[in-house]
Parts: sequence; structure tokens; C-alpha cells
Amino acid sequence: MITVKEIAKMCDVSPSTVSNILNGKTNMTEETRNRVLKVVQETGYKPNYYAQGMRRTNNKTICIITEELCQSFSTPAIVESIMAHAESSGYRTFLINMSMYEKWKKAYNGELGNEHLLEENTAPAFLEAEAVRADGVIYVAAHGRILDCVPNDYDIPVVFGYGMSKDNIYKSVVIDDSNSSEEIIDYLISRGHKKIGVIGGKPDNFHTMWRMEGYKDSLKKNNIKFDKNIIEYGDWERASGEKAAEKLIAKGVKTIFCMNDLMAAGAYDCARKKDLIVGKDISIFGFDNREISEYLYPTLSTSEIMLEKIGIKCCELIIEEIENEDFRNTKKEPYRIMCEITHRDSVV
Amino acid sequence: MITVKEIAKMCDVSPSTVSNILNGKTNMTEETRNRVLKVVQETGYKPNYYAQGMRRTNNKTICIITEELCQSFSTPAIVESIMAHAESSGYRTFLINMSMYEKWKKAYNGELGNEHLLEENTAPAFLEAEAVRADGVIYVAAHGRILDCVPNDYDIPVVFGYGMSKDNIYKSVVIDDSNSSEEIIDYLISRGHKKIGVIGGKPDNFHTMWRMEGYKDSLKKNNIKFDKNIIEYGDWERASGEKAAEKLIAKGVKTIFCMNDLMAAGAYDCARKKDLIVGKDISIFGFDNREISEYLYPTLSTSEIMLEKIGIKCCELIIEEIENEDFRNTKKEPYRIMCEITHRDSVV
DNA sequence: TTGTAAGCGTTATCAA
DNA sequence: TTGATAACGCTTACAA
Repeated sequence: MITVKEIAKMCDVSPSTVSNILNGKTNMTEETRNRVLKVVQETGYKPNYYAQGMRRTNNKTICIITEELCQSFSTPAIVESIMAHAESSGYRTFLINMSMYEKWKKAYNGELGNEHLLEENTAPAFLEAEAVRADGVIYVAAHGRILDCVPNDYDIPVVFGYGMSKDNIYKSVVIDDSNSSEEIIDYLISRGHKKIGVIGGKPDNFHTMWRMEGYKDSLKKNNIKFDKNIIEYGDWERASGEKAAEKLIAKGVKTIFCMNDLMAAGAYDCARKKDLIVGKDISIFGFDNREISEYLYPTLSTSEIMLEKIGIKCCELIIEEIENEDFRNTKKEPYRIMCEITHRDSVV
Repeated sequence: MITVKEIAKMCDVSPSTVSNILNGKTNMTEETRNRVLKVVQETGYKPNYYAQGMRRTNNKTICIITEELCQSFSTPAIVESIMAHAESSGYRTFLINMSMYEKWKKAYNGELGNEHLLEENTAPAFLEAEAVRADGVIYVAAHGRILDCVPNDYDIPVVFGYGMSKDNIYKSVVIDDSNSSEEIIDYLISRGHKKIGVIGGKPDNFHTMWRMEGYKDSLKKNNIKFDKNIIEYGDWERASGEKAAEKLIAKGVKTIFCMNDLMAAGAYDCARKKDLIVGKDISIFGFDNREISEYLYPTLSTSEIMLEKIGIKCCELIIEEIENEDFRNTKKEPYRIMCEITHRDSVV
């Protein structure tokens, strides 16, 4: 493997000069710079990653910790986006995947009283990030969740994506649940819908709560009285959507806002069993814009989570914290990214 | 950060002894070993990744190069599987994602005469793997494809996942297209279907070709004459499935084997327009078992690509090559992983 | 069984 | 503007 020393010899300069040139210093003649760069180019020299890591204080490395890579529909796109943005900002990226879903299928939704399992298992991931000399860590949650998992004495900047840190100790980038939800209800009302039933996720989940807020805000704005009888809660899974839809339909509801696409699919199941045609006899609106929403029949109108934007924002925030000491002290309230409505055929 | 030196001082031994103990050497008293390990435990000492990497010849690092992380439905699961298996085998993992789809939307299917773009852009990824001092590289293709992208003088072992290397220069792990396809047709025939139409992918694609072989094998085995009139080709996308299905149905075909779930969804679209009920008037069988196949109505019978198995096999192969010089010279024919049929409601 | 010392390739410091 | 040199933390001969 070719080294700085060899490059230096070839160019008749010292290793330090080569290093300086490679690192964007400007204290050398244009001529030497060009000479060296040419040789670097020709030889295809690549600095040794490990030697750099050992010597450098600032390592230009962002560590991405994911709870779950493949079982979480949102994670791959966020990760890809972070990686792309990091690369174009001159940062290397290191991915640690905890495979939470595989390991603790029950634990990771956090409602079985074993949330501690999550903390126990994030600890090693954060240590690994230190060992890898990351300048910053982006923690990508599999679900929206409030997290309290960073070691106490952690001195690397951390940003949370999708989930958020407890008590806003760290910055985070999440969905703008409330406004996105409000936008959906505004739209439905604009189409003439008044009695809008809701199938929420788990009732104590913050997505559920915030989206309920948006729902209420829209209702109020449009002078429609809130009716708690047409609010049902599921568990984000398809089957729970079907059950909830049954109850709502029994109450005469003909317009249902489902807090995710999976439960919307469940609502479709219910409609089908009752011989109600979605998009005609009944209107269903989803949330997430997962791939399935285009394969349901009729296609599902829904609101897309802008995963790429979330990734980019995470990346921007962490780089700002890395490169600007002052920035670390700026406010930690979550940054909220609006979802974007996609109109399809499930709404009258 | 705590170092071997400090551990050594604390234990009243030399750094080399600490290092030896940590690396599983056995030339020391049980007593010293325990003393040291205890301190290591207590202090939470972690060896510096970079210092190790610089000294070691064998770095215990596998580099995963992906063409596409989030746009390829197969990649995340394969990557997660590789990572999990690598970790449990004592290997660190380093992910380089090329984001091919984003960068060269047209190029990456390889049929626009710009396959060279792919090579140009894999080169840096392979160089990066060298810079990272990987002991082995697993290249995960976004689509099944024959690849010719490893630099000529590459001396790190490489294994291809999902795609395969040109002329079998490197080992690869792919789907057992032929046998999986044969199994599907056997099943359809066992259900009494005789005139089985096919919607293939692109005609020159090796998946398409191999699956056609399996189709023919099954037909022959079951004494059914091959009829090339009921073979149509699409481009793997939904719309092409609809078009192809139209032609087949016009020819009186009532049983269609689609070479992926997306085109099967297209066949559903066609059936719906013709008021044919899938699973009753017409039978449709898919391939892949993507998430959507459970959300189509009726649910789609299909054959699942065992992504986790592919990942594990890739990992096993690369570790064998890394740890066993001899193994590198063993045969390079692709390892084929059978798909597994999932019965749902789309077949009479 | 344990310790000493050299060296991996880079960057940072300081001197020329 | 350039170069000499030390240092990062670890592993590994080799010496004790």
C-alpha cells in the first residue's frame, strides 16, 4: 500500500508537506501543490484510514446507530439520506445496527415494562461509537419514541432521528405530527366531510397524541364540534385497524382518518366485509405513505413522511454541533418536518 | 480514553501482557490473566479501533458495499443479516452505500448502454474498502445482475450477494431461480392448472431465463407441452404486468405465473378491469413475497426470497475465504438459495 | 512467564 | 514555504 512517505519521496518534498496539501492547508507554492496532487492522482493514493483516525483529533466521522434496519420501514431511507448528505459534506459514516426487533421483539415498542432492555443494549452501541472515534452520533429510532439511552458521561454530540430524547436533552428531528394531521383534516373538511372518525395508534404514544391535537385544531378552526365517540385507538397493526373501523362504521362514520397506512388497510378489510366501497361509500385517509398504499384497492390517499428530509436535517444538525462549539448550546426542542399529502382514490 | 498502558500500570504488568491476554494468547499464569481481565472489566476498557487497525494484518473487518440501500427491497434485510452474522462471528462491519438509484436512475438496470457508469462508480467503493483495511468485501447488488466491477489488482476476498460476478471469478450467493420456479409450477399443476401463462421480467435477464428453465422443467416432468405463445415479458414494473396479463387473458389463459410481485399487482389491475375475480376466475402467482403481496386483494400467493439466508451465506463464505487460504481456491459457482412458497388467496 | 522496544501511517508542533 | 521529529495506541518480535 502506498503511503505519504512514498508520495513525498516521489515529489521530492517531506511527508508533512504532502499531508498539509492533502488536508487543505495553503502554506505552500502553487507549484508544489500541483506537483504533489498530480502524483497523488496518478498513484491513486488513499490515506490510511486507521492512521488518520489515530492521529486526528477531528476524525470527520459520523456514527449512525439504528435500532432496526430492515423491519422498520422508515430506517433505510433515513440512513441512506444521512450517508449521502454526510459524504457530500466530507464526513465518513459508520453504521451500528442494534437489530432490536430481532433481539427483543416484545421490548422495543416500549410498553411491556421492559424498556430497560433497550437502554441496556444501546449502551454498547454508544461505547462503540466512542471506540470508533466518531465526532458525532445520529441515533435513528425504529419508531417514534422518547428515548433516554445516552450514557451520562457521553461527550460526543448526539442527534436523534425519528425518535426524540427525554426532556429534550439532545436535539432531534421528528415528524410535524400536529400540523400534518391538521392539514389532512383541513383537506377532508374542504371536501365536505364533517363527521370524521379517527383510528389512532396506541393512546399513550406521542404521535397519537400530537396527531389528535392537529385533528382537534382543524375541527375547531372549522367550527366542528369534537366528538370523542368517534375516536378509536389501535396498536398500529392492520388487524387493530379493522376492529376500530368496525366500531366507527357501526356509529355511522363514513370518513376515517387512520394514523398509519397499515391500520388503513385494516379499515379497507372491514369495509370489504361490509360491502362498502372505499372511495365511494366510505372515505379512508392514511398516514406514512408506505409502499402498500399504492397497492391497496382503491389506492390510499395518505400523507408521506419525508424520510429523506429527516435524514438531511439530522446530518445538518450533527455537523453544526461538531463544527461549532456554540451551536451545541442552542435549543434542543425537536425539529419538526412536515409530511406531504398524496392524493389517491380512497377519499370521496 | 483509557489505554493498554494504563491498564498495564494498574495491574503491574507490561502492556504486551495486557495485549496478549486481550488477544487470547495463553502464555501467562491464570492469576495475571484474571487480575488483568478484572481491571479491564471494571474500567470498561475498549481497545482503540484505529490503533488496532494500523497494527493488525487481520483486521476482523468485513466491508459491505451496497448498490442501493433504500430503493432496493432486498438490500436492507440482506445487510442486516450480514451484520448480525458478522458480529456473532467476531467481525466488525463497515457499510459503503453507493446510492446508485439516486445517482443514475436509468443506468443501473444495465440496459441503456451505460453499464459502464456502474463500474466507474464501484471502483471508488472498492478502493474505500481497501483504505478501511477490510479483510473481505461483500458486494450486495440491488438487482440480480452479472457484475464485472472489481478492480483488477484487488487482493481482498470478495463475495457477491444477490448479483453475481462475471465468469464466476468471485463467489456469489443468489436465488435458486430455476428450482424455485419449478416448485411453483409443480404446485400449480398439482392444483389442476395446465395452461399456465408466464409474465417474465426482461427477456435477457438471468432471473428471467433461469425461471423459464424451471418452468419448462416442470412442464416436461408433468407431460405438458411448452407453448411459447403464452409467455410474455415485462420490465419488472407493475404497468408492464398489466399489459402482459391483457395479452395472456386474450389468449384464454386463466393461470399466470408472474416473475415478481409488482407485475403480479399489474395482473390484478388487468383482472379487475375485466371484472375477473382473482383466486376464482383467474389464478395469479407472484415471486419475491414483498410486503405488498399481503395487501393486494385477494392476498397474493408467492414465493419468498430468503434474504436472511442469503446474508448469512455471504458472510460464511467471506469468513471462510478470509480465514482459510485454501478456501479461496474452491469453486466459484454461485450458491443458490431456494425460495419458499407462501400460500395465500390468489390461486384457485 | 513477562518485559522491552520497534514500528504501523498519519498529523501536529516547532524549527529552519 | 518547507522539513524534522514526536506522538497517537496498539501488536509483535525478541530478549530476559
